[in-house]
Amino acid sequence: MDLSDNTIERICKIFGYLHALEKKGVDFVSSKDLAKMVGATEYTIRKDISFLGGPGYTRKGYEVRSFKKELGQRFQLTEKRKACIIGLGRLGTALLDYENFQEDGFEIVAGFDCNVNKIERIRTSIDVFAVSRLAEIVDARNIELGIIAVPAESAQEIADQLAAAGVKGILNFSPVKISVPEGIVHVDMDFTNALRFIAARFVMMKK
Amino acid sequence: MDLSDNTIERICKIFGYLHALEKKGVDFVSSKDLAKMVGATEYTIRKDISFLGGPGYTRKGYEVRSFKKELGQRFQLTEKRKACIIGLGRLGTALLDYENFQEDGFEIVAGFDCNVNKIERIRTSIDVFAVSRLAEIVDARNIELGIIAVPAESAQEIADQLAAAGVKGILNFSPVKISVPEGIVHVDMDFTNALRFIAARFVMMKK
DNA sequence: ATCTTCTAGTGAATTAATTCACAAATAATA
DNA sequence: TATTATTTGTGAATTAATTCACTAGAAGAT
Ligand SMILES: NC(=O)c1ccc[n+]([C@@H]2O[C@H](COP(=O)([O-])OP(=O)(O)OC[C@H]3O[C@@H](n4cnc5c(N)ncnc54)[C@H](O)[C@@H]3O)[C@@H](O)[C@H]2O)c1
Ligand SMILES: NC(=O)c1ccc[n+]([C@@H]2O[C@H](COP(=O)([O-])OP(=O)(O)OC[C@H]3O[C@@H](n4cnc5c(N)ncnc54)[C@H](O)[C@@H]3O)[C@@H](O)[C@H]2O)c1
Repeated sequence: MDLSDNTIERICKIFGYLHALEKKGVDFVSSKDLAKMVGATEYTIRKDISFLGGPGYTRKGYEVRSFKKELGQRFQLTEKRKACIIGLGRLGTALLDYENFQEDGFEIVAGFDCNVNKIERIRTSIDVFAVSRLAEIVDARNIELGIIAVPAESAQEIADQLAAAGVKGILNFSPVKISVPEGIVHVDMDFTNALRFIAARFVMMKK
Repeated sequence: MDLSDNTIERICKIFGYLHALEKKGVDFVSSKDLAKMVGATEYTIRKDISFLGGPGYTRKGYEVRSFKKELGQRFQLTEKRKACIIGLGRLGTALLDYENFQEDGFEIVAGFDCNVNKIERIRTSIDVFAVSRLAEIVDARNIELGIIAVPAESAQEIADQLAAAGVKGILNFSPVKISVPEGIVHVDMDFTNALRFIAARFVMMKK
C-alpha cells in the first residue's frame, strides 16, 4: 500500500501534534481533535489512520503515546536524522541555531558556505566548512538531508552537489524550483509563493 | 467558478515563473514547459488555464507578458501589498531585509516585537515598533498581510491581534497551527514538518 | 441492568482532480 | 502549395480523494 502525499503530510502533522500532546501529558485523542489540528475532516483522518492499521479505542480515541511511537517507527521519525545547511547568510544562520530541529528529531551537523571569510566569522556551536568539502563531510558524517539556503542562482548547482554526495532528501528555501534525480525527495519552500497564494486566495474569496 | 487550492497554488507558481521568463526576455511558453516548472502535467496546466480563459496560441503557447499581466490583474498580484512582521528574532530579522519580497510585489512596511530594547538595537531601513502598537499601525498603513515569527507560545495570541487589527492574510512561521476567523486566509509554514515529510516520504519509497 | 452517547472502522457513494483523446489551428518545412 | 509537426482547448473517461452511512463496542448516565 502506498500512501498519497496528502496522507503523508497529514500524518506528519499528526505526529507533531501527538508530540505536543505527549508533553502536555494527554493520554487519548480523538479523530475529531486530530482533524481540527491538521485541517481535515474526521473521516479523512480515520481513513488515513486505517491505512496504518492504527489501534483506536471506542469512545476514547487513540492512545497518544503508543500511537506516536508506532508512527515514529513506521516512518522512522524518532531516530535522529542528520542534516546540513548550505548557504550561511541571514536565513541559513537563523536555521543553524534553531534548537527546535533538535527536539523534533533532526540534527544539524554541518554548515557550508563558499565565502571563507564568513565561515571564520560565524559564531555557532555547529561545525562550518567551505562548500568545497561538501561531499567529503556528507559522507563522513552520514548526512541524510540537505537544506539549501543559497541565492537562487546557485541553488540548482548545490542541489546537484548534494545529490552527488548522496543525501536522500533536500529542503530548498531558494525561490527556484530545483530538479533532483529520481529517488531523492525534495520540497521547495518558497515564501513569496506562499504570500502570493494568500493574496490570490483572498481575492478569489471575494467573488 | 471557484478554483481549487491546488489550482491557485499552481497558478501562483506559474506567475512566478512567468515573471522570471519576462526578465529573461522570453516571449512564449508552452503548457509543457510550465508543467515542468510547477511539477504537474501539461494537461493539468491547460485545464487550470482554461478556467481562466487564458489565450494560448497554437503551436506557440502562451504569450509571457500578456499572460502574466492577465494573471496579475485577475489575482491582484501586481499591485504592491503591504505586509508586516511580528517577532524580530533570528528569522524575523532575516525576513525583514529580504529584498526579493519587494520585487515580487510585497512590501514589508513594519516590524513588531515585544522586546523594546531589541527594537532600539535593530538596524534596518524598515520601521519597527512595540507590538502594543500593532493595531494602530496596521490601520494607519493599510497593512493587509501579517507574518508571524514569534515563538510558538505567542503565535495564536498574535494571530488574534492581527485578525482584530484587520489584516486579510497571515503567514505563520511558528510551529503551531493557528486558527483564524472565517474570511482570513492563512498558511502555516512549518519547517520541521517539511523535514518530516521528506523523511517519511523516503522511508515510504523504499517499500 | 438498561439506555444513551460517543467514537472507531470501513464499504459504498460521492465528489474532485487528473489524464486521455482528439479536433482545430497554425508555424515550419519540403 | 501541400505536408508535417506542434500545441492549445476541452468533453469524456479515468483515477483519486473525500465524505457518507452505518455497524460495533464501550463508557457513562439513569
Ligand atoms: N532572508 C530571507 O528572509 C529569505 C526569505 C525567503 C527566501 N530566502 C532565500 O533563501 C536563500 C538565502 O537567503 P539569504 O537572505 O540568507 O541570503 P544571503 O545572501 O544572506 O546568504 C546567502 C549565503 O549563501 C552563500 N553562497 C552563495 N553562493 C554559494 C554557493 N555556491 N555555495 C555555498 N554558499 C554560497 C553566500 O556566501 C551567503 O553567505 C536565497 O535563495 C533567498 O532567496 C531568504
Ligand atoms: N530560527 C529559525 O530558523 C526558525 C526555523 C523554523 C521556525 N522558526 C520559528 O519562527 C519563530 C521565530 O523563531 P526565531 O528563531 O526567530 O526566534 P527568536 O527567539 O530568535 O525570536 C523571537 C522574537 O519574537 C519576540 N517575541 C516574543 N513574544 C512576542 C510577542 N508576544 N509579541 C511580539 N514579539 C514577541 C522576541 O522578543 C524575539 O525577538 C518561532 O516560532 C520558531 O519556532 C524559526
